[in-house]
Amino acid sequence: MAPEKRAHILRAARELGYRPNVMARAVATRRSNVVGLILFNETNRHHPGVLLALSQAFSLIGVRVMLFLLEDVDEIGAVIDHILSYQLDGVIAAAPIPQEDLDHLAAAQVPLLFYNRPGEDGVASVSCDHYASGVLIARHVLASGARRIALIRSYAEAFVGNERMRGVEEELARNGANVVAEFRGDFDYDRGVAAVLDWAARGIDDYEAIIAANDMMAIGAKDALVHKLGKRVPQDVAVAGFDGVEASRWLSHSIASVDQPIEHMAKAAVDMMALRIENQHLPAERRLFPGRLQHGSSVAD
Amino acid sequence: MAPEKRAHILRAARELGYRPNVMARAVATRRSNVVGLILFNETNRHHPGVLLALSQAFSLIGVRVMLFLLEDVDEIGAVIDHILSYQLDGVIAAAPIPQEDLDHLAAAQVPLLFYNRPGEDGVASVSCDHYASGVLIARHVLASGARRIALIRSYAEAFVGNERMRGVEEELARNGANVVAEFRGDFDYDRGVAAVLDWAARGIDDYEAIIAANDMMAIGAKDALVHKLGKRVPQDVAVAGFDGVEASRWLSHSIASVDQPIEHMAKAAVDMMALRIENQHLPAERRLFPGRLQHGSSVAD
DNA sequence: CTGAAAGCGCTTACAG
DNA sequence: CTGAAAGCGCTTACAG
Repeated sequence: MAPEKRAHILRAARELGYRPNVMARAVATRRSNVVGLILFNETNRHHPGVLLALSQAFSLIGVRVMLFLLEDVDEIGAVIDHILSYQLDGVIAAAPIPQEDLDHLAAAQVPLLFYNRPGEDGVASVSCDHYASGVLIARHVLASGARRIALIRSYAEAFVGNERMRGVEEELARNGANVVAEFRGDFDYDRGVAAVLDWAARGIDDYEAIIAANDMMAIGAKDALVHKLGKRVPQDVAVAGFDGVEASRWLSHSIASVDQPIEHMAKAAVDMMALRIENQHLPAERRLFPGRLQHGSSVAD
Repeated sequence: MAPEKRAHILRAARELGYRPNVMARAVATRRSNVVGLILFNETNRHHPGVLLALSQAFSLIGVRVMLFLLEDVDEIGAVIDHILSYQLDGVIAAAPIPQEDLDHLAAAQVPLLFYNRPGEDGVASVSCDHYASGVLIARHVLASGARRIALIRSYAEAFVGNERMRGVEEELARNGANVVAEFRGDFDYDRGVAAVLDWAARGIDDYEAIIAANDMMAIGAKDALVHKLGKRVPQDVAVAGFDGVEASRWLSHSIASVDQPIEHMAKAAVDMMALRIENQHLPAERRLFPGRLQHGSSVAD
């Protein structure tokens, strides 16, 4: 049938309520036009923009997103099983995938792309350069004059948090600054508060700046400093975080931070995925995007 | 084949990398085990818990969620088209659906459930009782002694915001309190700030309390009061909002608010949807959940 | 260009 | 209980 004739008929049929069955098309063509997105719930809470940017960018090329929201790492196996069963065209994972499941995906020829997890070997990825962001914020804090630094880390398995803190620590060391206190958090506000209270309880009060693995903990720390210890920020203690979340730009919480270029990253992820769906054998390229320093009154300029 | 034998074989096959093709099953059984979720991006930003609660509750009954994230109302038609094409088992809409599209869904026998939109006629829904929540917060503010009230509304089409404010206004009127200032916001922090600055610019400064259509605007208003006008909250002005967002419980922002019982609502939505997928002809029941008052230092107890 | 057949990977009656 | 056939709604190669 001539293309325009076909289009005309489809349009007419559509008026009458007919829609071609995409599922049937999917089994016929072995192409579902759906990709899976594996995301920790925590990631979505702290970066709601990621889901939006990805789903919009995919939507532009006619691809839908099936969302797999994880509470815990141990759900990943089951999720991969689902993905394999749904014959999705590809998977974007903002979570670690066990080797066994990587093998399953590879065997099923499902292209995989890591988001903010550049470390995994042999798998394509798009990420923010978290190490460089750590260096950036450390330099900014050092420029304000602080030399005695307290760190609020994320938990040990958090790749992004670890990279950020590795960048921070190495830059501090290169400049002869000292880490005088440390605390392990979980990216939540409460743990930022807990860090400051913990140090206070242990008599540690000689830090000139706090660098937290993300903004939420930085804000918690700042709130504890101000509202619990009666300190001034940044005069007594400077505070810095990562992500440039909305609250870090409020009148009440101007936090120095490093922002991720989420839209560019999402665009890159969608482009890469689209290419990989067409051609399974592309090299495992890794695209790294620099973070952007966001000034804030929590660190003196 | 005997069930246990079948299970055994499937397990063995699975080891070798075989997974039954769910899409093929979907076309054969005309049941995809996927429901569509139509959500405004704004809703997800302000209530990330909704997406999580729904996707988890569905996951427990083996149903996956295909997410349709909207930036704008005018995308709904296209989204409904997609949903019809994917032969989804049902749709949960936290957005208004034009009558025409309601008809299309009905013609295709796709069960529909509104989330936080109880008003639509003839369609099942689960919602928080926003009107009652408005009454609740108004009563709380009145109890603190305030009688001259300023309101920060949402935009005119926002159902939830309108219901909240309707409850607020009627309860204020019943108690002889006056609305001395109004501002139309959009649920964002910035508009809360803008409201207070706008009133100040126009010389309006005799309000004793601000009630905003959500917490973000309430926090913005409070920040503007404190950081721009040098007022004290709640001594000079009380501030209240809705949703009980995380930031409303920070040390820096203890905001009186009314919380939605999201987990219960999600559970109810999933139950209702599951029943309606089995039986198309259930009555258009509407389930209403009461909000919960959250105290905060922004309104004196 | 057109139309009928075969095939995608499953399920579901139905005959044996 | 078992196995082969028909069917779900599409696409794709193939004969006319």
